[in-house]
Amino acid sequence: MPAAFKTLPEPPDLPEPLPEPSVADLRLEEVMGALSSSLRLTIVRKLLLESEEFDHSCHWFGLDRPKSSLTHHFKALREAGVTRQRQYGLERRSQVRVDDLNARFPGLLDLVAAWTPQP
Amino acid sequence: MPAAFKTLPEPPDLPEPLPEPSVADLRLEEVMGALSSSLRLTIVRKLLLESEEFDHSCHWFGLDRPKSSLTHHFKALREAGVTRQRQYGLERRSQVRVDDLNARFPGLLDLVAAWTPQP
DNA sequence: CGTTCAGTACGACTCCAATCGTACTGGATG
DNA sequence: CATCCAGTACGATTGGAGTCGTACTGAACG
Repeated sequence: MPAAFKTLPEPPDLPEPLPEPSVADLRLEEVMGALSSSLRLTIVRKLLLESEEFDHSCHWFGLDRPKSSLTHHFKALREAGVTRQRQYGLERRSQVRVDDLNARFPGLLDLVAAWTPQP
Repeated sequence: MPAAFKTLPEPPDLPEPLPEPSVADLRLEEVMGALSSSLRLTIVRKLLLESEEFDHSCHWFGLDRPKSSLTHHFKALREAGVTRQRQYGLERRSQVRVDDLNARFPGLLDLVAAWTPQP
């Protein structure tokens, strides 16, 4: 049974999510591909383990990369169905699609949470 | 708890495995990357579910690709640590490193076994 | 309404993976 | 030893992903 990662309460009046694959369209190849980089594993793991808000703008992650690179990776995660993104004014915030991923790929997120980056 | 995939009895006098990463060196990024293609998911899934021998030469899989392409993919799986390969005379046979993967990434192989290719 | 700022769009560049044809290797077999 | 055959090695090609600079957009805010 996959661990139930803490999902913080949804604020009301959420902006609509950006385009994303439906649960039925999630494909293991795509998800695996999105998680085959240490940068993206870092992003997803941090969301799983350190979220103190419902969702997080990419600034929160403290990643030392140019903005255009971050756009690229957050988009890759969303298009694979790993994360959901919502636009709040200027900010675009991400959360992990915990329920959807646990439903389709039980145990996958546990692997990400247990992952540790290479020193 | 990961499912215990049936591991057939090891014949005696096995040829030495080809070079492969040790259990401690298995990296989730690499394994995910190796499993981010439907062809390679097909290979690993078939080994998990349909093995009627200890290990299998690439001919057994019935993949309709040129030989040099198959070499490429079997090597990718071995170098990521997903499979182990042994040379039997002319044949090079593959098996999934079930125990190693279950130890380091419990549940991962269940995802592969549950995967079904896109029609 | 002008400024600020998060993030995008676009494009250039680089690099690697995938694909596959052809030639080769080296055990197996007679 | 000659042949056969599984699979490799090598190299060419292609496409896609990663990286990032620069210009742009559009909401927020005074």
